[in-house]
Amino acid sequence: MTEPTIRVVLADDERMVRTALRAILSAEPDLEVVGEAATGAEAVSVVREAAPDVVLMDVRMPEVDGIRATEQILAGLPEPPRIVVVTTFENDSYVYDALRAGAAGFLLKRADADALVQAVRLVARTDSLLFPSAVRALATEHARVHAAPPAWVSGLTGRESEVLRHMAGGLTNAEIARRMGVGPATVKTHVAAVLAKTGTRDRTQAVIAAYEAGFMNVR
Amino acid sequence: MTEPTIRVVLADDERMVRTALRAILSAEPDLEVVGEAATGAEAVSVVREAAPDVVLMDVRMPEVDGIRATEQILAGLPEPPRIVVVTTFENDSYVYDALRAGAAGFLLKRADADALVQAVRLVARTDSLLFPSAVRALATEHARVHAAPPAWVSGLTGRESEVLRHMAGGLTNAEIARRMGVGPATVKTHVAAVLAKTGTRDRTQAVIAAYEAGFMNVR
DNA sequence: AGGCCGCTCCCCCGTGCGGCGGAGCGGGAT
DNA sequence: ATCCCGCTCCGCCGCACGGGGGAGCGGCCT
Repeated sequence: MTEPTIRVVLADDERMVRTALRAILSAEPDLEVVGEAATGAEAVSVVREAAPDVVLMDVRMPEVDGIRATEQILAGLPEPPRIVVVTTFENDSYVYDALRAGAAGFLLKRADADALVQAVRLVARTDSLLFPSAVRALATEHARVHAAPPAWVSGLTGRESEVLRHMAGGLTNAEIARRMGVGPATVKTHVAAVLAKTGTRDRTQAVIAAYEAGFMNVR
Repeated sequence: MTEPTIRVVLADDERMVRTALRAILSAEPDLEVVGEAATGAEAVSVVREAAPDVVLMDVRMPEVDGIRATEQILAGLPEPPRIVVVTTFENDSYVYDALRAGAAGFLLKRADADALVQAVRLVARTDSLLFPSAVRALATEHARVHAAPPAWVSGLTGRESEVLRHMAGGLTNAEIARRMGVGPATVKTHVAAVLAKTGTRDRTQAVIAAYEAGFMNVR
């Protein structure tokens, strides 16, 4: 099984990291590091020239971060390389952004040399371990569901949030009053405040806003 | 770099597939097929005895399908193997179920031998290419968002669905009437029908029901 | 020919809701 | 000591809403 050489570009703002990665990958006869970049912008141009098969892309980089660089590379080239995004921590929210941007894989820096090499080989040859398409669909959806909450969310007082939650539970003002142990007039006041702060005109629109804002997904 | 042998179990109801997989994997010195199973139930017991590092699990199998077998294996063993779910088609909805069940990877049957071998090696050594945790979170969320729609959805007439959609857009009856080019009385009739069919008492609850049912995610 | 159903529209009635303005109270900040 | 703010309530008003009726029309099925 004679394989063609896999051409790799490294994008990381730390020279030491690049050196380490180069050392690891160069030890493999079938892998060749054909370029390095220290910024996202640099990565885009280096990739354009070197036409690699795989890019190891750090998320945190000056000028243009790894996510945007990934987007630009995938958008700008007819046959873009497979991009593996590299980061330090697992619970990084960049994960989702990276996948949505079209990254083929996601690698931890604490991964050992062996895993790294095999990940590169794998993404270079196939897209069938965890379809990017499927993962991207999931990530897109995640973004839709967990969209950035509007400003009004933080503007609500404790009581107002409580009332809004009950409104979104389908309760009438009287029911909310009973549940909260206050008078109906008080609830009306809170409702009015919620409508004002959410910029809505009636409880239905307020509930819609709550859902759209992901207000109901919290906690 | 002397590696310990990677122990693999094959679970597929077609003998030919198992044979083919065995042939491919056995050609690699660092891989060893230590068991085969033709059903999901068999897979669970074989895995329990053979204690493999990796399981290649077909989704469609008699008795217990690959998804449930995956769940049972992961739930029942203190140090479960990494499970790669194998299927034929990409747009298979099993993808999400498999990931939610805790599969470490997802492989297409049309993947070539090389990709297969490397996928096995990769999942055996690391979990850092596309964290299962991240992917599982996404899959779980996907399931939550795309939950099975209630029966009433199919019971709504075309006009009623239209009205509900407008209700969930925050419109009043009069506005809906204008947008639909009908009289307000007609809208009221449709609204009444929607409330009856959704089992809700006012438009707010109906809108909530629409959101909860994923009615707003369709198209 | 008759029946069912979806769509259209009508009237009446009670009420939950939202807008408006006002008020008292306690706590934290300045 | 003063002010602001969150929470608690009050009355009044107009209206959109929802419930309960009924009715005509066209299409589909039998």
